[in-house]
Amino acid sequence: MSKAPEKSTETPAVRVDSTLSKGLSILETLAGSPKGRGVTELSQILGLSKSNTFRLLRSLSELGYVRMSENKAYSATLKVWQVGQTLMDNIDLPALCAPHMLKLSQEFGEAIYLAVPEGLSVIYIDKLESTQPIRSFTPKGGTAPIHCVGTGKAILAANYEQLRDQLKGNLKRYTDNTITSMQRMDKDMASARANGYAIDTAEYRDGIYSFGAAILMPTGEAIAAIGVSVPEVNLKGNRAEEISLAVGKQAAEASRMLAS
Amino acid sequence: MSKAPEKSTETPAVRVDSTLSKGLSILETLAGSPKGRGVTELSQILGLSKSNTFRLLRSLSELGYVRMSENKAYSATLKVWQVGQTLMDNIDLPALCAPHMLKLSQEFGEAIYLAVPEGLSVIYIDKLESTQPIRSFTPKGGTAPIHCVGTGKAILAANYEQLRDQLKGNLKRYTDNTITSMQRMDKDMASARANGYAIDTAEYRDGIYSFGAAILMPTGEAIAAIGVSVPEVNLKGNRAEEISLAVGKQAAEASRMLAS
DNA sequence: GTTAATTGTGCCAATATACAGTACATGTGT
DNA sequence: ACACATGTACTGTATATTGGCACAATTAAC
Repeated sequence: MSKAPEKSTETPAVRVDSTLSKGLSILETLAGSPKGRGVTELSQILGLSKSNTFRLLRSLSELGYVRMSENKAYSATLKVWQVGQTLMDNIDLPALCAPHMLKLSQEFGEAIYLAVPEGLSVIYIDKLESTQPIRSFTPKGGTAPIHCVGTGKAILAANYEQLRDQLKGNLKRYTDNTITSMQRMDKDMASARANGYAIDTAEYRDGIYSFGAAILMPTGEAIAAIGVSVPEVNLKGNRAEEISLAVGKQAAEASRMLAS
Repeated sequence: MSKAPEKSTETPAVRVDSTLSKGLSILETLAGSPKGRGVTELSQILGLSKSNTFRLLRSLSELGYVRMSENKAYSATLKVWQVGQTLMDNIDLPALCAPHMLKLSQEFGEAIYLAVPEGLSVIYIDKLESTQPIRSFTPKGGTAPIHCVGTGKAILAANYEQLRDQLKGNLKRYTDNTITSMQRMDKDMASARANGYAIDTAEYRDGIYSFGAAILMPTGEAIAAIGVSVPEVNLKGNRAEEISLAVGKQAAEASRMLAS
């Protein structure tokens, strides 16, 4: 029983440093164990020898990833979380989305935005100018209310559970089309979620439509949105639908990039 | 300053599995590198041989922690983040805080609460009953507005930047003492932050004072708060101050436990 | 356009490293 | 009091990891 009973049938099986692999497994397991786990317990779960497990745990402790509580139970420290956090903080959203935004820009020639949520607003962190003579003018760094622009609504739809409560009573009207009732908003968000994109029918600025789709974490949480802003006069035929679908597709691809 | 090239003179130096250590270093470095890094670059940064670095990167890729972009640059995937996230989700706050809550309970005999933020409210996820004949009655699972109870105010103070905007116009009055102006709230929060605890002077329920202090992540963000709820009649002499300091101390200790 | 310098990647032999097994000490439950 | 299970320490051996070198493919220099 020196080797695995069933030898893997096909894979040329890239050699994976076993210590690293085992150590990470331990970390993963521990991350999912609120009460911590003992050496023996862990060794059984992972199918490792007790001494091996112990050694790995000691190394991880030394490196600060694992701690031993009074009760001799090992549990993961917040260091993994911190690393994950700096990873999140260092995600270069503009770089990640640039190719997808560019594609949209080339396809439609309209202004393309990249927005992140901030409370009940969105902040535009990147923008490609419209090539059309008629321009909309929200500058990079500008903000907009989350409930009435394409990017905002896309984010709102994805994180609706979390945001709905705060939204109540804050549906400020900007144009005749602004959605100001929670009932209508609920329906709008439901369809946005179903479609994978959100539409602002001149709900923020008169005559300006916008289409947005969210960049989603693996958990489903939206961390940003891509949007296309279009003067109403430029929307002939089924242009609106074309743009909506294209935005949805590009955002989905960007999300896939994120998750890898 | 990671490890001295010359053999370390004093430390008995617990043997640390080097592969694991190196692999985690790579992960940490990559997490802080938005654009990704090349093999050679990484090997220089970490002082490893190129082949070693390459092998580790390949292993990490195989394990799903690292990806190689088209441009031959390796970057970390969101897997670390996911692990960190499940870690966060699995933190057993009641267990973590139990000893500290118990200490407070024994010391003062009043009702002790453990609360987590939820939008502009707090939810009480754990509670130790008062031993006094006079009881306050918020049950476990109950909620309270964040701006007028001890636990809530403690959390609010810590996360003020993030929450202040949403708070505007939502400072609902519950008692004569409820703080309803943002100016007063700003000052109150500033002093709460300075003190390390927050005081509710019967701002939610008439005759009920409460004292709260936040459980903080290493980043300074509050994820919960411990609180003591006390009928005004039980506050003689400098009892209020005693309780405040004790709550602050216990919460700080719980935060230290969190961070390890 | 040719050279020169870097890059990522594959290979291999040497040895340092991580491994299993065993032993012991402490603690837990019966 | 016992037996049992747990965390920890030790040690010799074999295996897995390592550094050095070589190669291919880009990229930079000229």
